[in-house]
Amino acid sequence: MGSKERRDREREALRGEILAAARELFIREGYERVSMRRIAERIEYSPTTIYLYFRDKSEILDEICEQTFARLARSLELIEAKGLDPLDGLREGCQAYVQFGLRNRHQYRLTFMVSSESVDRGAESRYEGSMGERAFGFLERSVGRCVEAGYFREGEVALASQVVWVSIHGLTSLLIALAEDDFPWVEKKQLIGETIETLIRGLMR
Amino acid sequence: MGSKERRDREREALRGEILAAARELFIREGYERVSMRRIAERIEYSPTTIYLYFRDKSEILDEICEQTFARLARSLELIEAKGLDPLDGLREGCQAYVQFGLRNRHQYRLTFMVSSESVDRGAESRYEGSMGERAFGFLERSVGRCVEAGYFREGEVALASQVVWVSIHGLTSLLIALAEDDFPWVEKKQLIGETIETLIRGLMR
DNA sequence: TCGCTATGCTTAACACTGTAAACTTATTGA
DNA sequence: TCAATAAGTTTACAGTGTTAAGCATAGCGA
Repeated sequence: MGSKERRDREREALRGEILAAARELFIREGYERVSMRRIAERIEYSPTTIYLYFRDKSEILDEICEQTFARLARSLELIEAKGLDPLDGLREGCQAYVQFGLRNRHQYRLTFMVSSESVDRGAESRYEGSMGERAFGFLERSVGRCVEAGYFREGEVALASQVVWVSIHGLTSLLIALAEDDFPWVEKKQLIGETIETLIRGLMR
Repeated sequence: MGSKERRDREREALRGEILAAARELFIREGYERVSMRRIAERIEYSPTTIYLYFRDKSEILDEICEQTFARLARSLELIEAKGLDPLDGLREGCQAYVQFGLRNRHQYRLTFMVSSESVDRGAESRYEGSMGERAFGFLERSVGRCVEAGYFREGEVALASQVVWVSIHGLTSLLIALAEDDFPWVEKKQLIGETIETLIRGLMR
């Protein structure tokens, strides 16, 4: 009878609880500062129980990051669906990207700001099929449309897209890493706007 | 008599040994993966001896980073001294910055790629008087000359400089964080060149 | 030359960390 | 009812950064 199904449901529920507890703690205090024991305490299970649901600590993080970046991908695709002028679409996408990063700083940092060596996990690329790929896909299509519409100079779309990404990422990550009293930033909104506009001007034909 | 001086010299020598050992290990394996005990083993002293010379582990790192960035600052100032055309000076400076980051990835990462919250050390800004400030100074002067020479549109030099910095930093840090098999990068040299040129075109009048 | 004191270093210990293995308890299907 | 399986806990290991206490010795004044 349905007892197997019930147990599967319960398993899934506990897994979800672990994820929720971990997410909340990671966001509030940052990955490195949260121990398995504290996550366990939160859900009122013993620390090692978590290992029945996740291979290790970083697997919890991976899953949280994927969920989070799925939200980014969706919101970018929503912008795409608006069918804006290609240039405005790109602008709005860049803005959304930066805002997303600033609002999810811990997860952003852990995905793009830690050396790949320091977390050398499974050899498999991890990029293919990831939410990061979906998000970058938006950028490539967006830049592609700008070329087709005659705004941007012709050439490799992949190259131009990567130029945009690295720059926007730099903006996002530095705003995350260097607090206002660690560096004499100009006004944040102005910096974001100007970076995006400079980039667009630089790609124009 | 000179015994005090000799002891001071010896103290300084051991301090230097600690720094040298730590630097080598940090560069080879990364900060987090190197323990105080391993540094101690390397210089053949007990782990706690290190605490007689440095407040904690991160103070060792800070000092190494400052030394490293002093080299960057010097090489940028060397470019400046060549008295190139402002545009070429900026180009060369940006290239030097990226190459420096790629060659000193661990130190670059630890200075600009870890959240300021995750290492919340002494409230004092740490930026003023740092080598980072000296390096950014080069950029501001360089951009300033481009404006004066009529290449760049007028406006806040600080703003334009920060646009350049965040972009170049993004390029550097992503190349550090995402290995070639984590992301389908275009050819590295091309990406670096194109990012710099896009930036310059975007700032032109 | 003696004893003292300050210096430099080490040993032992604390409070953590992520994780593996062994053990216990509850639930299930036959 | 009995064996098998699953779920969760206890215990333990090997490591971390760091502090406190202890010890040897070099240099000093007397």
